[in-house]
Amino acid sequence: MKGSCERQVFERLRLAYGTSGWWPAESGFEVMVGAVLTQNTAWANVERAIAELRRADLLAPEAIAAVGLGQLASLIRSSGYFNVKAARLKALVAWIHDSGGLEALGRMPTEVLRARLLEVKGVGPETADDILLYAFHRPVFVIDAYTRRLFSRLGAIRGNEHYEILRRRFEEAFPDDVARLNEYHALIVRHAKDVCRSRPLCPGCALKDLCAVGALQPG
DNA sequence: ACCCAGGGTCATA
DNA sequence: TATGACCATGGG
Repeated sequence: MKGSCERQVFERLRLAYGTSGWWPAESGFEVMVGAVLTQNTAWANVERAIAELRRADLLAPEAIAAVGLGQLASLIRSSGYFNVKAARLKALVAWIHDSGGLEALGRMPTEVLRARLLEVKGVGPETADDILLYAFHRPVFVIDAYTRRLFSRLGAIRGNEHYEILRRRFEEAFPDDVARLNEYHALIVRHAKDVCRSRPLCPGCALKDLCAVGALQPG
């Protein structure tokens, strides 16, 4: 077996799908907004909400800070949990302001920035890592439900490991490699949407032979 | 009608 | 530490 399981799957997906060019956004702040809005929500619903925010010229921290909470909630209605998410966007832009702005945040070391992100109400581990990787271009990996499901099926993990345990595994497979960590998460999401949605061993799956072998060893 | 989607918080045992 | 309730829209 050549290389770690994490590296094998990456190589297989990359050959199958090529480059994805994530995250779909026109600015770092738009990445941050999308990361909050997509929490437990289909991306198509988030796209409409972001389009509404763009139409209202609200894709800037100061603009979100200035708009009314109810107004904000109604604009992001399509993304679901709109009352919760409106409050989370408010908390996010308040945090940006209190931190001295996006430029100041961009100068912080990754571990400091991560710890500060996790203090924001509504920003958990996955949202924080989305923001670190795709808005601030830091070498972290995003563990989502797709990643757990895929690697569980491959036999490489149990699936219920703690977030930080899994994150460390992927980051150690591609240390300080922002480009590959970026592409990897994008590929996993793309693959999940493409074929292996509800069952293993789907025909045409890029990982079919890995599934057929039965299991990949952890590590 | 039911299930799920690019989670997180809070209360409870 | 680890479940459970809650948040809510839209597509399959």
